[in-house]
Amino acid sequence: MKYRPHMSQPARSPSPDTPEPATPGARRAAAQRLKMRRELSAAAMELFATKGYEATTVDEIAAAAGVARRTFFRHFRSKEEAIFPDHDDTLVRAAAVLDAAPAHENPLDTVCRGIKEVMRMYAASPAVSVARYRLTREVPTLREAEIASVARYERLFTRYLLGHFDEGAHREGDDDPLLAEVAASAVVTAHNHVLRRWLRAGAQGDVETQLDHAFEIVRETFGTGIGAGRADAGESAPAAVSREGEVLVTVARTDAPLDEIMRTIERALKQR
Amino acid sequence: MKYRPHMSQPARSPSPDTPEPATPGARRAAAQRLKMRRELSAAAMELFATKGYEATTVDEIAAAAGVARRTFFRHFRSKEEAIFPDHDDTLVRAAAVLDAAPAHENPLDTVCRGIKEVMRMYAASPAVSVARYRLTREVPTLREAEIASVARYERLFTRYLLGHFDEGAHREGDDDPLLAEVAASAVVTAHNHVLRRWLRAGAQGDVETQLDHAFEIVRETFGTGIGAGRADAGESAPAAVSREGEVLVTVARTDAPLDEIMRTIERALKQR
DNA sequence: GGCGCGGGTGGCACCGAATGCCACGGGCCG
DNA sequence: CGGCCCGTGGCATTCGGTGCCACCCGCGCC
Repeated sequence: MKYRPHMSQPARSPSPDTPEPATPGARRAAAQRLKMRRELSAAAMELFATKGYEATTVDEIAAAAGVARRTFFRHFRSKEEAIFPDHDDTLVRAAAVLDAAPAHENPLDTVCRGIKEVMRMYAASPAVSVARYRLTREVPTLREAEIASVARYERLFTRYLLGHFDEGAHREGDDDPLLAEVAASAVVTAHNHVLRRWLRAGAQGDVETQLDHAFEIVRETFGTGIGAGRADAGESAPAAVSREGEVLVTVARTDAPLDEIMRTIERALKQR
Repeated sequence: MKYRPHMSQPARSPSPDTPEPATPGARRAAAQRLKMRRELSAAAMELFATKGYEATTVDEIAAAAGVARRTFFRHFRSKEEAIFPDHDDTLVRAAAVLDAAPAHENPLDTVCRGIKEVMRMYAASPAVSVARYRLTREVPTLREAEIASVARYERLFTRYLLGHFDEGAHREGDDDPLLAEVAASAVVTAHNHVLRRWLRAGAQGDVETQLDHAFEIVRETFGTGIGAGRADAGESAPAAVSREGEVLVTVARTDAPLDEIMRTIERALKQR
């Protein structure tokens, strides 16, 4: 009855749909487009950092980049997106990582490698990431936008885990969907934790190593339906701690494949 | 330089700051306010369900509720908030649950009770929840808004867990912040999973029981003490194995010969 | 060369969400 | 009864976002 938005033109704001343009002349066009995105994003970050997010209008961003307001919205779906220009790209790259994963790999390891792709995107330009982090901490709108982005990764991983969980052995109670979701959220949460800590510290140090350590802890509490960890002898410790006179505690589902249980236990034991 | 939004009046759109108004005459005012919120929210839901979210203007919602457009924004910070009128309230109630938790209670159990408060809010009006669910599935804006709300609960729980994790025993490596975050996200994710499943099924059946079951699974993999007390690894035996329902619990001393531990476990597993 | 064609651009108009401001009106208290 | 508080209505304004049209530039084709 009213206007019925046609959503005609953009929706290609994200990464190029075809990873290989193949068209001879159209490649420069894509490069030009990317360059424009970078310039607009840089101008936006600059303005946001100096005079604040809300106080900065799209007009000013466009003017700073030397283009018209209308052009800005041809490259970004919204004002927020100028701060996260790479999330869409990274999402498809993460999906590609999952897609190209070797069949024998533990699905949990696969999604860990997937989110590491995200971490690499942040680590690729530490200065920008730190500035962006400062912004997202202050402006609620941006915080929610980032949360939404992270949720997209999480859903991707959840779907993947659900499709690669123990193809053969299905329980009747079937808590697999729950476990997939929880595992995906654990991996993503670990990533977020390490990332934020790294950003708060000014983006110094080796994030990837820290991330791997976090994954180690997550893996210790989750395995594919198996949780194995080291815990103190007498007391209730939140799984995965080591100390003298230590004891290995294993919690395993009896219906999980036997050899996988044994492998998990063996790995945990040999780790010291 | 521009307008510098004063953010003067609302920000009390959420629940009443004072749980006890105490003022004799001001109580009816709060009740009136609540009633208005309900009416506006109902009108909004009705319109959203019939003609869609984007196609519905705030003017129409206000008109349907018999008030002016300006009044709508006195009760809701935004158009989206009309769909989630109870989240702010529920957040403070969840915080109250954490606050009033007995000191001896397992923090993980406490946050489980906290999020159960959220579940109860959904369960209180199943029909509305289902309609809202349908909307959030379709409209990206609303989906992101809901994700943001959920993130607020998660942060609340993370902070709580961080403050109540094993006050005494702190490891030097100190992965507690990570574990707190992961645990909180696990609890919230479990809640989301059960909730969505329940809503997809048309809000039939006992959600709370399903939620408890999901908590059970989360507790099994997370622990805060993985049933280490039940089976003891004394000097005589290299490993003690006990099976509880679907789960195998093993406690083994790491200084015992590896193959002997493995043999003990294998024997116990095959004994099925 | 002229010509059409496709894609990026500028500019304009417009809708609608959101906020500030002021004036009205109805309860409540002194 | 006259003040006060507060919710409300209505108006004006800013600004994000979109549709539409005209323009221009590079390319291939007749």
